[in-house]
Amino acid sequence: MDERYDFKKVEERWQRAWQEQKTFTVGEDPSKKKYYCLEMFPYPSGRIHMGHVRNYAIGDVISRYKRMRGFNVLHPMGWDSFGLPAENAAIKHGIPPSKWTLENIAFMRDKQLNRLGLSYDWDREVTTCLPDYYRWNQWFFIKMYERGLAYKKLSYVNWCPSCATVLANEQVEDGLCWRCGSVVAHKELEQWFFKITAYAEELLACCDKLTGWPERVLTMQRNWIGKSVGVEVDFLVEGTGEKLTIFTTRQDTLFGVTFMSIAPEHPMLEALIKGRKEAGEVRAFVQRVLSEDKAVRTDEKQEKEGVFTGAYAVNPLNNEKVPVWVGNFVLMEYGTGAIMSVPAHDQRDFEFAKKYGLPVRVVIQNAEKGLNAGTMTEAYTEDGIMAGSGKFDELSNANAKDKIADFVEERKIGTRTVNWRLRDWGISRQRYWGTPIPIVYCDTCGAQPVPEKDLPVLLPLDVALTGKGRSPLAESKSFREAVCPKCGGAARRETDTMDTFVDSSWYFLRYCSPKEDGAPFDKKAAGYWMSVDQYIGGIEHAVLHLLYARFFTKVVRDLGLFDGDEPFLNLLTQGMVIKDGAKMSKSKGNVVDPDHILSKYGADTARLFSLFAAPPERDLEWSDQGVDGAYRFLHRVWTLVYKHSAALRNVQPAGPGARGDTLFRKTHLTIKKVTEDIEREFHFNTAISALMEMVNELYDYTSGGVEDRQLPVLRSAIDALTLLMAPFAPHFAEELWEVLGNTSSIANAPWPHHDPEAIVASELTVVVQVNGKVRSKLTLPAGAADKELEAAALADSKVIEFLQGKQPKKVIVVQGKLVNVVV
RNA sequence: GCGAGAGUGGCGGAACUGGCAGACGCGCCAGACUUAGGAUCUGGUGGGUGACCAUGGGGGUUCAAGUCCCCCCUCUCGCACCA
Repeated sequence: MDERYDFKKVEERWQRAWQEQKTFTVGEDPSKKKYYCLEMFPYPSGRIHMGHVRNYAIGDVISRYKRMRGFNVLHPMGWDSFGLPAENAAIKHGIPPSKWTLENIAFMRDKQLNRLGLSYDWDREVTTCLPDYYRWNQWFFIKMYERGLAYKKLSYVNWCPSCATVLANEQVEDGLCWRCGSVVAHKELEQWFFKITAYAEELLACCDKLTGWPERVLTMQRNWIGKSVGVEVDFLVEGTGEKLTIFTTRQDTLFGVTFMSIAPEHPMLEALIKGRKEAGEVRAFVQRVLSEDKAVRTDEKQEKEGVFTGAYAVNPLNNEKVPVWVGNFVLMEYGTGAIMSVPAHDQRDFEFAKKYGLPVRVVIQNAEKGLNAGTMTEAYTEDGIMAGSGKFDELSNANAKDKIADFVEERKIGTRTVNWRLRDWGISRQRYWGTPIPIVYCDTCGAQPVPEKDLPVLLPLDVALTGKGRSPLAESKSFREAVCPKCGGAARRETDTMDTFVDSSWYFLRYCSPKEDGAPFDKKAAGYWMSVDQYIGGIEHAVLHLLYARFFTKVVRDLGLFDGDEPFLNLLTQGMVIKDGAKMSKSKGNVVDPDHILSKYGADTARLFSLFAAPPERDLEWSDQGVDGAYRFLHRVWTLVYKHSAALRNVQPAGPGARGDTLFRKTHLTIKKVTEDIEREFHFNTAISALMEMVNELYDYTSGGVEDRQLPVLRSAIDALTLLMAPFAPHFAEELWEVLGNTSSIANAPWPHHDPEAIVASELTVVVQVNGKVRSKLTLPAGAADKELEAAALADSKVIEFLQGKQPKKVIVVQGKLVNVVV
């Protein structure tokens, strides 16, 4: 035993002990309630950063707390280990991606994460770049292919020139690549897609059931899915007789259509302008718009431009002829690529009409404003009464929406339709370090899925990476050449790999039975552990990973492998770790290295500080001095416990007989407070401050020396303190727990319960106010009645002074707390 | 523009259903022990050196407002030509 707090010795000792004794290894135990606590697994970049430390510290406190509360806790960790950085390292330094990745994993696990004292069941480690994992990506792909949920199509896709690969819509932020920030180009390619849109309705509807998710994440998901309900209406093109179909959510304004606009890519465009004098001008316009970058074109500040095609179409509601324009703001990928334009009731159409001198017609009136098309300065987009709309006049426009939709359907000029902003998930990547897509192409039989028995399609490890040319796999002859599973003839393999977000879309299921080799996971094990009770990670995945994982879970359910609908019941999005008010970054030079903190202060201090400085959902301002404070606190506790450990060793903790003792009361108040702070919103910062208060009180209590009769109360206080600290500073608590004479790990010790009767105060401190201002304080015996409070307050000398002989108008008594005398 | 969240000491942050604003920590000041301390312990610490003013600003409700209501300002994040 060492009386000096040597964190290095303590932490190494307990890390070894947990490992040797397999303290955190778990299995399915139907007799216990399970708790699945999961932190988003990291990409093995080579080093952890403070954001990881914070994320894992939060998850570890929750896991350790739940374990002490008697739950069977699944707390796994793994590696999201396919991805571009490994390939870039290979190109730059000539290290094979697999070597680079596996070495990083070993380093991060053994030298970094293990030093943090995290209570993971390492027997369940999942590494997505290994064949025993990614073969199941391929298996899911084939299952989805069989069900029409994986398909290939030619389309415009997002192309990052710097990463030399296609990106999913979710991976483009403000027109820039989410990973490297390059401007994303538009490219027409044949690509594999997962049909996430087949689940759009359910993904949206289930948002309402995710009550344990932050509202803003749900809002972001709802926005991303973007459901809009409206109608498609056919306008007949004059002359050709072809139908130009538009989508609108504002069918109540159909009578106000004064022109139409179609996307520059619209397939009907050529037919519209053929042989017209406008054709040349239109083609020039289209060419100019299409040559623009997608980011530029969809920028909000982009000037709305258009050109008249020379063609007219007929509004089927009023048989009016309206000109058809091409607009640079009309998107081919949304709706039908053609819109009706109602300048009076749509701001964008209004501005466009003003610019090109097109007419404005009011069809929704506001009684007070008295709208006049000639004098309007902006579109009227609010509700009102229908006007100029034939038999729909005088209806409220909300009402007319339904009526017009009915009318359109009856006349067979259109149908009710739902449009989604959500697009199918493009998963092809022209990169090497990912899961090969299990498809071969045969000249006779076409695209053929690789039979299940031939899985996995192994990623060859001897591919030269140059960073130039085509996808690296396309350069590998041995990989490329294959045999058609159907006819046995020569065929070539698909050389694209899957988006790495596929890997992270089901890893939480794999943790349930990571060694299962006949299926992606064991159904029974998943039935026991799933869903994840608490998921913790950064907000940056609010749409990406979290949406894909929800989609995959629903697919897995429909494959009959899992009985739930949603993967994550509760989601905690932790804030960033910042320094000097900014996110830590190399360029700003404000990065704090976890290794340095661990060497100087130890894991328990690092954990304690990061949990104490801010509540988990908020940003955490890193403070070196704050770390000192956490370190000091541990020293204070250590010194205190050691000072009394010999005297306390054979003392039994106090029981109900000690009710009334101030320290006993503080002990139980602290148990209550810490427990509630963890249970309610995981507010560890206030839980730790309660522990600090208790330690301060312990110092007071023991400052004059401790008599023998005080030992039981002191013992119960120190026992409780150690237990309450265990989730936050686990090594530290283990060591003190042993010093106090315990022989089994504190990790499995039961969490203390507070004694409700022990926290009842023997005296009340009553605040006395005169006219709402605090003027005095009274100490009265507990349980004093309202009448007694009032009498005592009125008899108080300060109150009498303030009353100056006047009679109180009213006296308000808040039971056991406060008296307010109103004059 | 729309949506969400937030504005409290020198700083990070407390204050659960309206009831002592500033818990706890950092920093700072003073003292003790010390040859010495950037170690440790003890005390103090919103402003103004009286009864007053203070939770972004302005109104309101109430005996009582950081907390509830109305108006406004600022910041952060997300979405944003979606028809």
